[in-house]
Amino acid sequence: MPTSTVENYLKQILIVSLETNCPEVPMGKVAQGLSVTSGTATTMIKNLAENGWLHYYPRRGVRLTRKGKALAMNMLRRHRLLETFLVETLGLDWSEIHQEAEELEHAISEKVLEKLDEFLGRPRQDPHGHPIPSRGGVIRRSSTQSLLSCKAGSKVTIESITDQESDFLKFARKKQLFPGQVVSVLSHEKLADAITLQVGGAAPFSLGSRSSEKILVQA
Amino acid sequence: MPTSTVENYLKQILIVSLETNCPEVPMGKVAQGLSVTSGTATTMIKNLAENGWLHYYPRRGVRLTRKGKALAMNMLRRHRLLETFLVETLGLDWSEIHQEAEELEHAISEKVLEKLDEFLGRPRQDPHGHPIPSRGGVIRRSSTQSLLSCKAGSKVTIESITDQESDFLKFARKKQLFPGQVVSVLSHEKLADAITLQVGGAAPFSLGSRSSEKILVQA
DNA sequence: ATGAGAACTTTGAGTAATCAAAGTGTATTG
DNA sequence: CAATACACTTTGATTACTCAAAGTTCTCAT
Repeated sequence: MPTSTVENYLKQILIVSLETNCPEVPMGKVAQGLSVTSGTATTMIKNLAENGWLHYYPRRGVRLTRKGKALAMNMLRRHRLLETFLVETLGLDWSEIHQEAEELEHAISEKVLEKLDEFLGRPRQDPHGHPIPSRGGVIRRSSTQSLLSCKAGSKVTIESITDQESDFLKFARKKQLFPGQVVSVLSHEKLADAITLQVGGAAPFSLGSRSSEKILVQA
Repeated sequence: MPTSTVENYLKQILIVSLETNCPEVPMGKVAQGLSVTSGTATTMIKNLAENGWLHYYPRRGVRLTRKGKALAMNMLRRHRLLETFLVETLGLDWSEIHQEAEELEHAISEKVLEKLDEFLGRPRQDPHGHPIPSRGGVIRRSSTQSLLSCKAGSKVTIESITDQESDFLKFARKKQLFPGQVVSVLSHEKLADAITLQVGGAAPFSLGSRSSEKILVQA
């Protein structure tokens, strides 16, 4: 049985490879994403490679094996189902659920997970709009378009918010930026690094590129 | 923050001290209850004592401090609320919930626990009939009378089943032995070490002392 | 009171994960 | 083609557990 550390490493690698759309993940991203030193990551990765979770290409990066990807997908499923439960059933705020799910995902058994999925009505996405992998490890492809890439005058629907930071999520909710919301892009000033939006009838406001990149949309 | 190992040691000590009605718990019970060697228990206990979780009286036993008891009570609360959730909400069988809760109790935060308690309607007891400690660490005193101590001809109500073994619980359910059930004691043969019962209109059957000791009752 | 046995403690060693700091390889840029 | 800077790896030490086996203390029956 993999330890929860193993589970975390594999999940982190999967998340980066989905984000970058590239199966090979550099060591730096691994270490950074898990908040460990690069030396720690190297040691751990060599160990994971020896146990068949991933392929390790020294000084180049890492790539999940089939077995590693299956476990990582399962972790993502656990995480996102738990987040959904925490918001839908227990009524926690979406800004505080990430860390909670981060702990619980290692403790919940396959059996309880299945019951939970059933109880929740087999949701397809979590409260942040991220797709929930199926039991078999299949995941819906996320949008590749973020608010940052939208032209002035366009009208788009928010698919997901790709940030787990409590403060950013609180801000987003206040501005009505959450999955399903329709957003009008009033202006997009490339040089000023800013995009001006309007959601519903609320007052328009601006986002920088850092923030607008975190919001994935569909036309 | 205490590790989950610390939490387990303290909870185990509390459980034994509640069971035996004595605050001082011998090392043997600690080691046995946690399935570790006695040497491991000694080392760990000395460490717990240094950190103020308990008093350690070498070659005599161990006694929780106020701080240690508070944490242990909280663990019992977590465990029992989770068991209730697993049965009431997710519909798992009571014979399989103990191990599940054993894992989850270390991962659930105080905030989620509160929401869960509220969601469940602040239950007073878990599916096995054990009292759930309050947030402040107060617990209802359990019955001290087991089926074993019942005279022939008496009629009693089951309060709780003090065994987490899956097989025993499955058997108990099949025989309709669960909290709230009314049981008639048809005979009690001290020498044969057997007690004969009837539950509802079902056929009478017998239990040995080992088993009947595990069933706490009220007159 | 003594010697056997049970209950407990000590010792030495191992595992999984971590860090800091020193070392190595690679890429780029003048 | 150096020189430098960055990314990565190696090394040595630490923490929190764990076990097996050897050593100690206590209790109780003879």
